[in-house]
Amino acid sequence: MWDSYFPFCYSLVKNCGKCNSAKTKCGKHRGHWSILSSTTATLQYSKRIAVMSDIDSQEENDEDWEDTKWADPYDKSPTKNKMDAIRSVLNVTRKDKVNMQLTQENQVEDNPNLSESDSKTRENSSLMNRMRLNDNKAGMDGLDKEKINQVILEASKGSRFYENERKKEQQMNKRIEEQKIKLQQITESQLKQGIIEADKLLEEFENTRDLSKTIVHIDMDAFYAAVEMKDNPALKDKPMAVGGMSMLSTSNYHARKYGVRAAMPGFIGKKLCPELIIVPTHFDRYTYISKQVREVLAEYDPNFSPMSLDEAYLDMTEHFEKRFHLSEYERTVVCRKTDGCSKTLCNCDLNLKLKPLLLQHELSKHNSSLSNDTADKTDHSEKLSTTTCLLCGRPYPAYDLVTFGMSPDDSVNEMRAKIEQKTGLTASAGIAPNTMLAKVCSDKNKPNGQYRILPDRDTVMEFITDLPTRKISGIGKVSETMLNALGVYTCKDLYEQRALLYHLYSPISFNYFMRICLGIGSTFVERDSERKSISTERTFNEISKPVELFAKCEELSEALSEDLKDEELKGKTVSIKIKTVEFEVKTRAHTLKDYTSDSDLIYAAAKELLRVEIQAIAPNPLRLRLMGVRMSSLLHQNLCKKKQNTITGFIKRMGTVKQKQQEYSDSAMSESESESKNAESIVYQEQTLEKSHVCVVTEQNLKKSHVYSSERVENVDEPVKDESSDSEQNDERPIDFDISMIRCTNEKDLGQFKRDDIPCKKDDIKLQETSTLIQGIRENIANVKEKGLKNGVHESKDLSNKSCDNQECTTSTNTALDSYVCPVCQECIECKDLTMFNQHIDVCLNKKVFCKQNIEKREEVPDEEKKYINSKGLVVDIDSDSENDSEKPVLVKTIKTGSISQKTKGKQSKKDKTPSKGDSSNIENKVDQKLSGQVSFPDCSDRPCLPSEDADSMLSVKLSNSQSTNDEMENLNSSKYLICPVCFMEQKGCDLDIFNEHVDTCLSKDEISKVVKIENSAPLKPQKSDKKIMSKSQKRSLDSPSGKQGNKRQKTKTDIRTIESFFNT
DNA sequence: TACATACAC
DNA sequence: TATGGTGTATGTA
Ligand SMILES: Nc1ccn([C@H]2C[C@H](O)[C@@H](COP(=O)(O)OP(=O)(O)OP(=O)(O)O)O2)c(=O)n1
Ligand SMILES: [Mg+2]
Ligand SMILES: [Mg+2]
Repeated sequence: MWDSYFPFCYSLVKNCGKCNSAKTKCGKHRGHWSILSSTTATLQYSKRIAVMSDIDSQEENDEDWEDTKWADPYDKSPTKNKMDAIRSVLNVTRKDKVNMQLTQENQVEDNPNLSESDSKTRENSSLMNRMRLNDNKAGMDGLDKEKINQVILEASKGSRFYENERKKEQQMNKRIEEQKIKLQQITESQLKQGIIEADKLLEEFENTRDLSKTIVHIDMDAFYAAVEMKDNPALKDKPMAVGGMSMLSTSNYHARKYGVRAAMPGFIGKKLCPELIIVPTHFDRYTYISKQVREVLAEYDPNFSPMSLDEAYLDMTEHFEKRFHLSEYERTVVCRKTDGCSKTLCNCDLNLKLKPLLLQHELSKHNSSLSNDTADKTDHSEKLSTTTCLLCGRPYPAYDLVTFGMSPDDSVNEMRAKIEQKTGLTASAGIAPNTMLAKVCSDKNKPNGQYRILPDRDTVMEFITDLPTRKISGIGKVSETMLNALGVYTCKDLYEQRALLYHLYSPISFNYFMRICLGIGSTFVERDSERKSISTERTFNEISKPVELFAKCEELSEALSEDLKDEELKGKTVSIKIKTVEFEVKTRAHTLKDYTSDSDLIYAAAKELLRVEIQAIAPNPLRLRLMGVRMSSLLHQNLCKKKQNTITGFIKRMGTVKQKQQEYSDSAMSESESESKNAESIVYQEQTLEKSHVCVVTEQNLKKSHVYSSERVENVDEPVKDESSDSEQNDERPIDFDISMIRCTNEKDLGQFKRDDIPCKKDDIKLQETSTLIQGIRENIANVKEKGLKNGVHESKDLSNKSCDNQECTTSTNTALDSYVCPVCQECIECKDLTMFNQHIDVCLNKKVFCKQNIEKREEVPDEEKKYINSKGLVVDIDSDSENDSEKPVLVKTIKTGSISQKTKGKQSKKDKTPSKGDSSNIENKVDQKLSGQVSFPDCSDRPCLPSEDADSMLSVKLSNSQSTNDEMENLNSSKYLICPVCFMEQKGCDLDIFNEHVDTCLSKDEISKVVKIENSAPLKPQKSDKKIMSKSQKRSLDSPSGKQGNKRQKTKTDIRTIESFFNT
């Protein structure tokens, strides 16, 4: 039959192409690239199709096929028979496309002079593929690519960089050739088997498809560039980029029209666009703005997962459920009528400063009218100015009140509006049932747009079908090219060529592709796992003298050592990276006997590695343009310590945890900066609980009380960058603030918060006449009055705080009042004297006590509501907070943290640049929403979990979520208890000694059992409810090609080491 | 464990 | 004149 199609074809290969093993698929070499002779490529591809046809015609005899054939996911009609399904694979157009491509590539190979070109050679410039403009970026459609590539070519031709790129291009071409050979060697029966295996896997994926989550990916538009434009509005209408003449970090959308983009050298950008303005980076600014953005994100998903300074994933499923209960007030955003900063008007965050006042204003009017006290009413209005900012003293700008609806689109629009109001920058978002799709969506309507894929299988499939594979995160230029060589351009093609992919790629990659073509991705947003390596590298003008090379090496080793110490890490494997002036990169590694962070030891290892390299090419000099030093096989010392201590660490962590809850749930706390967290968390150790809140407040207040000045913009909320020494200038200064300051003991102290010195205008609140906001506010007030602080209101953060404040203060406003800004809730409070103001502060502080209310109380609520309450029960992963864990005394740690801004330039600079992993705002609460707020395990749906590891790393504390319970916490002190982080049993009373003893006992048990398990090499255990059945060893299902299995395995390893060292030390 | 490669931002 | 820095994952040996 085969011969009847292609009588001239080679006989089918029956053995493994790699090792010639008799097996058609030797296992070891599955997924290996092998060489395909170009002259047979076209033929071979036709053969593959013939093979498919062969299957087609053989179907009657193929029982296996009959049994395992899974309905074509791209088949709209479920009753369509399998023959049609197979025919759909034989896409004629695609076949032609492939043949064409292979033909062209043959020509390329046949003609060495064309070796740097590919199939598009004759239409495009002769610039090699890997150097062509990468227009897979928003804002780069409709460009004259040909012209741009010509410019790139002319700017690059002949350079060392260019020559090295050519070398790499050739290597890639070789890989493609190898792939073709492998393709040729695939036999008829292998293909059949491939389809069967693929369909099995696809069916499993399909069965576990989860459309129940709403995942949002949010990404700032032209982030660095946008920050620079905000800081210097003169750049706004000009093409600009951030970086230098050597390299650009990003460009604004204006510049993208010229082809100027991230990762392009500045001098090429200039050639593409002579008017291009290139501004240097200000990482401290990006970090600062990033934190502001994250504060908004946390309102929607406190457990969001930042991927870099400018983007994050959120699971908004829960928010959408809660949103139904939100009042109009809570769904309203105060939006400036004009964008940009003003010299004369208030630039504060109106939603933080003004919006609560609007409500309070309404509330006080309501109070007054109820009491028929018109005098009071007038008086009150005077104090509650909604025209002048109490913080900066400037008039508020004109604003609109925009109320958002209930739908996911509305919510995300609201979130983006809040970001824009808070930062002055726009973001784009994707809304989809999983992270993979959400990521694609966020790019679709960029900039300043959003796109949603409804959680419906057909919608998902329709979206994915014609989507170019390159759009999927994880498929880059090389993968795209390799897939193109197989005729795979779109996600649908991944399905159609699944039999080939099965044979040509590793199980991991194949699995990844199959998930993509089904539109399936991860439905979990996970916190970052522990870092696995840390490094520092630098590009410099050529160095070739050994002395200088060693000096550079020592410098880098010292810097790395500093970084390791800063993060309380030690490591065992030292690697160096060198890049020659020819751009050739090498890495060399050496594993030490012991973990270290010692600069001398690191240098000794690095130096030796370098020495060998120098010697290897002697007598020629080793001419380098870059050197780097890396440490891996890390030991996380803080984790280790955590196990050694018990109660102090525990209490401390609870403090940290609680603080984070506050930070993310209390909008009034939202301006705190993550650098401060370390200091905060440590202070808890030796403070009473109340005092630890004072500490939080203090730091918070410090941020607020800073008045930064700028020549370019005026905004009291934000630090201003220091042009001269960006990296040394740190935003976070207020570390050494005196805690006692928060307690206002006299008028002088109070001056910081007291705001009656600011002239308050008469009541002329600027609510839009037609706005329904007033009604919303009134409804809320009614709720407060009638139902106490219960239904409908209790989910409101701002409102509930407000309600509390009012109870404390505004109900006794008959006498002359002064306005103060509460350092805890950040609200403007009217009090007749300091005692009252202090009372208010006390109440606010008490709201944040970390002991939770009795759980029984909650379980009385009806099921419907219980679900909601359960979802609010917060499970905190102490492990994730471990970076704050330290044995050091408070003072030491505080000073250490506080000295960050004085650290070496290199160090600070790196910290700024480190996007996500080193960012302390990543160290957030781990909330598992699936487990009714009890014990949380990490997302193991895709990954096996060691039971012992769970118990080890998931010391969890059950706490109330302050977001949901601020107002329920009024009487907290009456019934509090502690929950053992090990056994999770309630321990009545708050006697820390008793509790300490209990935890000690539990910890001992835990450690012993862990050791036993490790020694037994406990098998990996899949997560209970969400386990996925996968064929072969393909237990991966996250969005990256990898899933996280490797990650997990690593983590287990790390933990074992940690435990070992626990016993060693 | 060592090294190279791909990828993201 | 001039093509970055940090980190992760994977495949292979
Ligand atoms: N190769 C790169 C890519 C990005 N970045 C930095 C600068 C970007 O501003 C920031 C965010 O990256 P994005 O990919 O999100 O790009 P932008 O935000 O600049 O543009 P947009 O998201 O609008 O496409 O990361 C970088 O330094 N180097
Ligand atoms: Mg972006
Ligand atoms: Mg981004």
